[in-house]
Amino acid sequence: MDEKICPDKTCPDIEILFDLADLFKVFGDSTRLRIMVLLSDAELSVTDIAESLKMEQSTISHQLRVLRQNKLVRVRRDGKQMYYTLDDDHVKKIIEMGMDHILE
Amino acid sequence: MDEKICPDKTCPDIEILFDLADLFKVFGDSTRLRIMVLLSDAELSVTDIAESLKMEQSTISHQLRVLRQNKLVRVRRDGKQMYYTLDDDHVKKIIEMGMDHILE
DNA sequence: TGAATATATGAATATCTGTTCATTTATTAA
DNA sequence: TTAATAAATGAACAGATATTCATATATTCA
Repeated sequence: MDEKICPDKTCPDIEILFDLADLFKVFGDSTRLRIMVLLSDAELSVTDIAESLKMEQSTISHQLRVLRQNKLVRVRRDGKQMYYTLDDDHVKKIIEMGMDHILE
Repeated sequence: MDEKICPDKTCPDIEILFDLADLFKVFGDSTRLRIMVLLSDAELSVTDIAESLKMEQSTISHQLRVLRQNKLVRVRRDGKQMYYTLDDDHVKKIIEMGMDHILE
């Protein structure tokens, strides 16, 4: 796997680029982005997030599944609740990079 | 504009997050991503890109418009040809960050 | 000017995606 | 076990989006 990476880190390998597009797709939805930002400084339950964003529990749950599948969040069960957190620091950094571009 | 940025740079301001989602949406398509990677180390014409990716000129042109509108590429006319380059280093960095996440 | 080439654009379409509603699964506490 | 609460899931629908085809615009050169 390591030998596929180009020296300049912008490897044009087509399969990786498909995966990369899939990753960015996850960041390309405001609901998911808002969830990630919320989780960037707090561990929250599904209900917490839904109330905070004033959206349906089902919507949040569906989107958390997407985030989970892409390893962007981690879950921990505590009784009836599931507590979510960001998975790693890449997430924050990707968001910061995007923010930098937008704010010129 | 500057006062909207949070100290930790993951500002939860909802309007900015919509813009941010729009930006990531642009990265979330493999064709656009492949174009950006191609342009990361060369200035290329529309035809160059279309041939390199083995896709229709029209497809590339449509996607270049999206990249232009989001200030991710710059254009220069030379005779009948339009030569495209990446607009700034943020683009490369965003791609690198995503790559880092994928490659764990 | 007219032909040839490069790029851009508009309409149409097929596919994808986010949300909602209804329901199910899982856990706790009575 | 049963009722109550939290979260996940599936189907359906509406809206968004990438590609294609056909055409228009722009530039060069004869």
